[in-house]
Amino acid sequence: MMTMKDVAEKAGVSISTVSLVLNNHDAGRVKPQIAAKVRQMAEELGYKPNPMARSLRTSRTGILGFVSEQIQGIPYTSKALQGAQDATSRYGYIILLVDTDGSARQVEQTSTLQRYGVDGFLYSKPSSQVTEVPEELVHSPLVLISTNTVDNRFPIVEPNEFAIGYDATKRLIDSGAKKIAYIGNAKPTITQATRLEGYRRAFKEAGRTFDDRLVVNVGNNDPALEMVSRLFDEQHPDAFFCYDDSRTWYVYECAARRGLTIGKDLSVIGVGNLDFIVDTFTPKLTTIAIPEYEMGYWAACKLISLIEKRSLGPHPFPDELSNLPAIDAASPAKVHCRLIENESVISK
Amino acid sequence: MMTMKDVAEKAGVSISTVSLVLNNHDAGRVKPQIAAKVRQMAEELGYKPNPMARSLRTSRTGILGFVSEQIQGIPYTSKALQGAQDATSRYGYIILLVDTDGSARQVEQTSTLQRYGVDGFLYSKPSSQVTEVPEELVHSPLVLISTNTVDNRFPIVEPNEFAIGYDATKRLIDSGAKKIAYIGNAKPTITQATRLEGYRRAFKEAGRTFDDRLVVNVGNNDPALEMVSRLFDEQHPDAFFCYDDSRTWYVYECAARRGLTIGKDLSVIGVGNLDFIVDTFTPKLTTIAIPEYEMGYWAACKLISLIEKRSLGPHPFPDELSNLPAIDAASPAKVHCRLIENESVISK
DNA sequence: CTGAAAGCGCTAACAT
DNA sequence: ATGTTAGCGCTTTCAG
Repeated sequence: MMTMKDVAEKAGVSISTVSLVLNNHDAGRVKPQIAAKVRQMAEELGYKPNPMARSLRTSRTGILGFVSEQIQGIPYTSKALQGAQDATSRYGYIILLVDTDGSARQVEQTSTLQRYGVDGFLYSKPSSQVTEVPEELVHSPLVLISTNTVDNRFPIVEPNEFAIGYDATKRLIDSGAKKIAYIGNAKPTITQATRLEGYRRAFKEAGRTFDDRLVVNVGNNDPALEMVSRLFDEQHPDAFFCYDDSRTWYVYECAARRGLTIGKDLSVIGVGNLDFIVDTFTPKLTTIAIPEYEMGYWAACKLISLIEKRSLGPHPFPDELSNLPAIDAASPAKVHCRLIENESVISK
Repeated sequence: MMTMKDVAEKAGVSISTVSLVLNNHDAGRVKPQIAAKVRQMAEELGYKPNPMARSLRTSRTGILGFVSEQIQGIPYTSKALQGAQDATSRYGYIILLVDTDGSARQVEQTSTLQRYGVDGFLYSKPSSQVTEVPEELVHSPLVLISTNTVDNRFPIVEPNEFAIGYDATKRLIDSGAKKIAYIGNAKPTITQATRLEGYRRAFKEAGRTFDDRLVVNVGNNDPALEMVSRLFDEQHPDAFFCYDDSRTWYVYECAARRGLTIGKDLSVIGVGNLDFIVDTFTPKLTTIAIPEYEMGYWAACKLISLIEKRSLGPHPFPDELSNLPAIDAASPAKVHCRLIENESVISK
């Protein structure tokens, strides 16, 4: 590994000059020719700064801590992590990972991150429950991913559940469906309530009346399949909006048993990834995936803008994400996630 | 953050003494009482070493680089990452993440990791293809996860596909199934071949003759559902072993259309996570998940043992994993992954 | 047995 | 405009 010393010797200047130049602090301080030479030498030698040494002086590391609390075994956060990773590497940061089970070890692990001098935290918890932000995190810049918190102290990137419900329903309406059922979650989560709101709004805007016989909320221990079966037989819906992969599955199963073909006899839009997991789906099912990747990406951008105390500009996203809003704007409905700014109050 | 200086002052000794003691180099060098006092003070002050500063001297960081190449959007590695993370934090290491698309940026990102002074790499690529190990990685301790490589220079932790095929088939045989079909992959991957071997071996050991009419290999673009349908109607199998979630789905669909109930009329064991995704499965489906978590955990243990040049002992696993083999032993069939030692040849 | 001192690679205030 | 210098927190050799 080349050091500044090597560059300095090769360029025939002192280490401090090199430092000045390579950190772009040379404006009006170092003679342009010298600066150019230094830069060239650095390039030639393939010099890369040693982040450890740098952080020892500056206490800025270019490291972001990604803390995720996983529900046992469910790799919920993985796509958000990937998004965060992409954004992060784009801006020259890197991610230190802590995956915790929320136990006492979390504190320990988080403080480990702190010792490594992370510049800020991303905190992700796959829960629709309202939770508290771990105390250890609130002393650094922090952006939450998809976590409902009791206080509104930190920016949050979260799914736009209303938009999901609205969008799915509207698409079914636009496709010509007459009787659109909603297979929801019996547990009264915020997600459930908000999606249903979106569903109702789409109905309302289309001039249709809401019919609660078309809404079946099933739990995880209910005889769910039977409940959906009954809906089929009593209401004969021609379209379904499903809360998640499980619910989509029930509809699928019921349809198959009745010789009905999805995409022909029935339209189904489910939240989840079932069509992805079962990648050669015949017939066609439409799913709306929670935009985890985008949330991770966005959250990381927000965190970096917080750390560097500057706006990242209107287009911090790679091409595929270009339909995402600018980092500081409200999210349009067509993207199913949004940023809640919450002024970040860092208690030191 | 407390520093050694603080501890030294508080204990009334010099910094070097503190260093000696806290690194356990005090045997016969520091008076036991003094050592005790130092330790106590460190404890009281909550002193934690600064890894950055330490690595500046020792060039050991306690950081492991996790490099994963993702197929676009498939968060395949996430569980392996979680396993690695668990093992890693157990031994006081921490994971720096690089998630790459295999492009030119990979080199850049990997060298970023190198600058952060990672002690070693975990490399994971979700592919049954034979690939080369990225050149940038071979200069550090390296353990591969689930990656078939052209050369055998590095230790690999990989799924034991034979055991999966054998185990699934044997379980179906033991459950009393008469006609066990295999829905495989038309693409002739190593995975496919090895699983089929396991299937055949189980047949052989049970004294049954292999009947290739019961094997249907479907591709991703085939009229897969039709092919499985035909198998149903021509052979009337009473059990299925399925290559992955897609194939399991086909069986499920065909069964539903015929009014057959899995778990009653049919036994199905599929490789994958379908029963997990559709978490309230009715009726019961059995899946064998690729032990990604375990592979990650194991690989990290192996890597650490490589870095520290010591055996981690026979029980490096948490309780839930205690049925996994010792880090240096061959894997028994009951765990569906194995370690291939491959002497690690680090070219400096 | 303990402390002083050098130095890892880098930054930045201070001299020149 | 450039160089000198003093550390950041830690390890380790070498004197005492």
